[in-house]
Amino acid sequence: MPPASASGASKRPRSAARKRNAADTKTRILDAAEALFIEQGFVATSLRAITSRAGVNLAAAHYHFGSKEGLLGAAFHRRVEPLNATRLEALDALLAEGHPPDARELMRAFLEPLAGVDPESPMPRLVGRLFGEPDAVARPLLEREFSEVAARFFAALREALPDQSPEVIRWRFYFVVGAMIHLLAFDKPPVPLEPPVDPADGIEQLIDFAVNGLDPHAESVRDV
Amino acid sequence: MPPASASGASKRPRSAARKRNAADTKTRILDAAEALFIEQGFVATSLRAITSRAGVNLAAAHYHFGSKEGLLGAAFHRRVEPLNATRLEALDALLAEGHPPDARELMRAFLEPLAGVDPESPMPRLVGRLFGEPDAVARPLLEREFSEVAARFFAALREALPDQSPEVIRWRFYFVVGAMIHLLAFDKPPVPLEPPVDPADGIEQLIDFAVNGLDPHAESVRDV
DNA sequence: GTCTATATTGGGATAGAC
DNA sequence: GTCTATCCCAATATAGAC
Repeated sequence: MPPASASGASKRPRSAARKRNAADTKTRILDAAEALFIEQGFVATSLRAITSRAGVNLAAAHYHFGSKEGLLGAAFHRRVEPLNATRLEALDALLAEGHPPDARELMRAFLEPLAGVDPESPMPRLVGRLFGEPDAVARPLLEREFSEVAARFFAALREALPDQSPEVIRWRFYFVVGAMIHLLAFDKPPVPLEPPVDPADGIEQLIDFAVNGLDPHAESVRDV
Repeated sequence: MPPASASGASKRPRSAARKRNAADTKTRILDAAEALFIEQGFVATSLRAITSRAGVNLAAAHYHFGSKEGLLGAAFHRRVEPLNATRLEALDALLAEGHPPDARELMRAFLEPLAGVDPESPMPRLVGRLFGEPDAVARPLLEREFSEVAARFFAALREALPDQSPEVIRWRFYFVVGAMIHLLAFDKPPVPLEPPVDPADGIEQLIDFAVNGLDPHAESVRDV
């Protein structure tokens, strides 16, 4: 049984120029898997549906990723790594300014990377989706991909809000994450409200809400 | 094919005292389904696992509920109906006072019923779980069970917060729901934080957070 | 590295005896 | 209303030719 989990080391034979329309098989599988995971969730999506959508053979998925879970891990990591990098970059920039960070700036560093440049980017919804999966599937992945970033932002929030108890900050950061997931998980929110009109506006609205919730006495900047 | 969707009209033959240990078959199936849906989610749970846990025959599930989806609908409705009733009762009581409702009281009416009397109640987590299911499964159910209550609370919030635009209220109520779901969905939150210590405290914390987020200029009552 | 073919398991649903 | 037995299908995964 060949590679099955070599993520970075691409080994396609440049020599013979093994053609494939544009993307190679591995990428085509990742793209299809990502789209279907977003639409239907992980458990509800079959490998057959993925490979058929990718226009590749069923066995190719196993060859490249070893298992369905391996494929999920690879698809997820591909999107989350740049997200984490952007978040930490923004956080480090804030901390480098010397003075204690501002809660609004922290929330912006945490949430704004989700808006991204490309409104068509599937990354946010992929992230949101995973939180709904059965714990056995989601928990190890979420732990692996997010725990470090979460811990660093939590620590920075404690500096930014010295008058709040750590417990309260913990709860409220937790709620911010919940609101974020809810925003990301659905194209059209299922309930209990009709979709707020402009989805691109969601992140900005969430930043406001988060800051108000975390630090109720700060002056509101963007309130209408 | 017999009933399959008669929810209320119980038709067990009282005549011959058809014994079953304590609960009748239908209830046993509902209990088992509920527990497994909470633990694993809907798609990941098989009818066989449900009936085996309930100690009843596989065919009994089909006899009583018609299909796996029918069973989910019944299990969900059994818990949501009392929740909705409690919420609307509290809302009506507030509105009956004559003056415009207060945002904190509204959030309390909306969220406090989730705390319930019984800390072991599976209802909150069942509600939280359903939001993570594939849209095809969850959306019709959520729509059916929650749209009316959501609309009524949204209308009341508009009265309570006349200085906020309806769009902002819509977004923020949406975020409150997201934070609520996140709180309900997990026994132990998966990420990105360790579980805040006392889960019974979660609803109270969420009420504070919600009110601050919705109405940043109101005086904070319970802030530590 | 990609394919065909297949092994193997488990799913939802139903027929029909009791 | 409850059971046994079974149908039928789809799933993950693998073996082995090319």
